[in-house]
Amino acid sequence: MSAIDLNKAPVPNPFGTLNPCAACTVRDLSICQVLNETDLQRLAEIATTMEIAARAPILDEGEDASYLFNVTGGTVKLYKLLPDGRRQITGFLYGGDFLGIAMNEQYAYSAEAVTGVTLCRFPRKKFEHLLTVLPNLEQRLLSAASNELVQAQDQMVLLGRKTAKEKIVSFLLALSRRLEARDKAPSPVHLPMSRSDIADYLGLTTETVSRTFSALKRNGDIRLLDGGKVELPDIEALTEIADGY
Amino acid sequence: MSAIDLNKAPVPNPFGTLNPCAACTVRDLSICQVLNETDLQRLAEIATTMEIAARAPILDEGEDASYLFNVTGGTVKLYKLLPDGRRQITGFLYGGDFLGIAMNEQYAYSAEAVTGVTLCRFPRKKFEHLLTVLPNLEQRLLSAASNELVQAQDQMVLLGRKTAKEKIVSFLLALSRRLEARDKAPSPVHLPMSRSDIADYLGLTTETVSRTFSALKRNGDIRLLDGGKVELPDIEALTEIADGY
DNA sequence: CGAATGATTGACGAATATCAAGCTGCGTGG
DNA sequence: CCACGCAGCTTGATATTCGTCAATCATTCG
Repeated sequence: MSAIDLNKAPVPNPFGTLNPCAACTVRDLSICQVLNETDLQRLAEIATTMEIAARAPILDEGEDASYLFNVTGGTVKLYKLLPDGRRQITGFLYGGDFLGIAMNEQYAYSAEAVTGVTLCRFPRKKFEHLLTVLPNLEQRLLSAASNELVQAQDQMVLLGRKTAKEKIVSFLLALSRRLEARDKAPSPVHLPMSRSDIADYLGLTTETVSRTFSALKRNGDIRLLDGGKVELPDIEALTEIADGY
Repeated sequence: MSAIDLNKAPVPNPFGTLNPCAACTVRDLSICQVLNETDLQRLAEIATTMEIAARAPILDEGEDASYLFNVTGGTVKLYKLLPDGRRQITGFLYGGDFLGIAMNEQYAYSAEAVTGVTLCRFPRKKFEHLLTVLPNLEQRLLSAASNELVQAQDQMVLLGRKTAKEKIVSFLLALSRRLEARDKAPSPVHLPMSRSDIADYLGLTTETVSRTFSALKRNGDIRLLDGGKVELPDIEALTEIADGY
C-alpha cells in the first residue's frame, strides 16, 4: 500500500476552476518560477494539493514512484534505512523544494513530514510528459538537480571528514544561509526537527548532538532559545569553526 | 591559471574532417548515446579530445566552469578539501561518465586523473546552447543527474552510518556491480586508485583501509591479486556484510 | 497529576585515528 | 644486473573521539 493513503485524502481542486497556483506562497522559490501563466495552468491541471500531518509518511523507499511533489509548506525529511535499523537522513526539504528528482522507477528514499506539511502532487507520467513540452521546466529541473548535487557533495565532506562540532556548526550555518538567501535575518535559525533527526542527518548520535549543543552554548558560540530557535551571535566565528580552521 | 593548461595541449581535430565520435569506444555508455548522426555531429563540432597523464589535475574547485567533459577512458577522482588539508573524494569517474553536472558558475570540486585519462571536452556555453536545441541530450543529462543523486545518497548512508568493514565491502561491490552492468564478469574488480584515495572516498584513514583489507583477506571474504585486482569469491555473502545484516 | 516522549548529562567502552616502525615493489643509476 | 632509494602499503602500540548504556530532567498531553 502506498504510504500516502494513510494521510488525509487529497483535494483535487480546492479552488474550483481557479488555478490553485494563484494562492501559492512559494511559487517564486519553486520550479514553477520559470513558467508563464499558460504553462502554469497546464501544470496546475495535473496538480493536487495535499496536507500531511506531522510525523506522517509521504513515500517509502522502493515503492513505485508514481508521484512527484512540490513542498509548499512545512519541513520534510528524506531518509534511508539499513536492515538493522540504522538510519541516514539524506536531506531536509522546506517550502519551495522539489521532491522526487533522485529516483528511477522506484523511490530511492523514504520521506516523512517533520512538521505539518503542504504538498503539491503531480502524477509522474503526466509530469514527465509536461517536461517534454515545457523546455523551461526541464531546464529548471536540471538546474535544481545540479544544485542538489553540489549540496550532496558538501554533505559528503561533512559526513566523511568533519568532527562532531564542525558538523553541528555547519548544519546551523546552512540553515542560516538559507534564511539569508530568502532575504531574512540569518539568525536565529529554527530547528523544527528532533535531536535524533539532526543526529541521523549528521552521522552522529542524539547524545553527541546534545552534548555538542551544550558545549557550544557554554562557550558562547550559540544561544538556545525556546521554540527550537538557535541564535548565532557571531556568524564569522562559526564559519571558521565549521571548516576547521 | 586553469589547471588544464598544465597538461598536454588539446588536439582540436585529430581526425581531420572525420567525426571523432566515430572512434569513441564508450559512446553507448555516455550521454552521446541518445544522439542521432546529425546531432552527434553538432556535438562533435564543439568537442576537443584530450589526454591527461596520471596524477595530473583536470580542474580545480572554485575555478570558473568554462568546460564540461566526457570521460572516454581511464579513472578520474573528484574531491573537495578542507582548509587544513582534510580531503573527501566525492566520486570516481570511469569511461562513459560525464564530468560537470554538479556546478554553478564555478566548479564545485576538483578533479584529477588517477590513471592516464582521455577526455572529450566541451566549452560550457556552447554545450548549454546545444542543450536548448537537442532536447534528447537535455533529458539524458537530467537522467544522469538523477542517477548521480541516487548514488550520492547511497554514499551518504555509507559515510554516515556504516562501519569500516561495511564501507570497504560496499565499495568493492559497487565496482563489481558496475562491471556487471557492462556485461563483464563481476569479479575480480580492479582498483586503480591508491589506499589513500580509497580512504578519502570512504571517510577512513589509509591504515584502517589496509587493516580492513587484511582482515577480509584473512577471513576468506576477498582475495588480493596483483595489479590491484581483488577477487570476490562469494558476492552474496559480501552483500550481507555490506548492509550490516 | 501522572505518563510518555524527548533532551540532557554522566560513566564507561569500542571503533577508528594517530604515531611509529618495518616491509614491498619498482624505477633508477651505477 | 644488482643495489639503492623512494613511495606506498602493512602492521603494531597507543590515544582520542564518539558511541553505548544508564539515569535524571523537562515538556507535553491526556
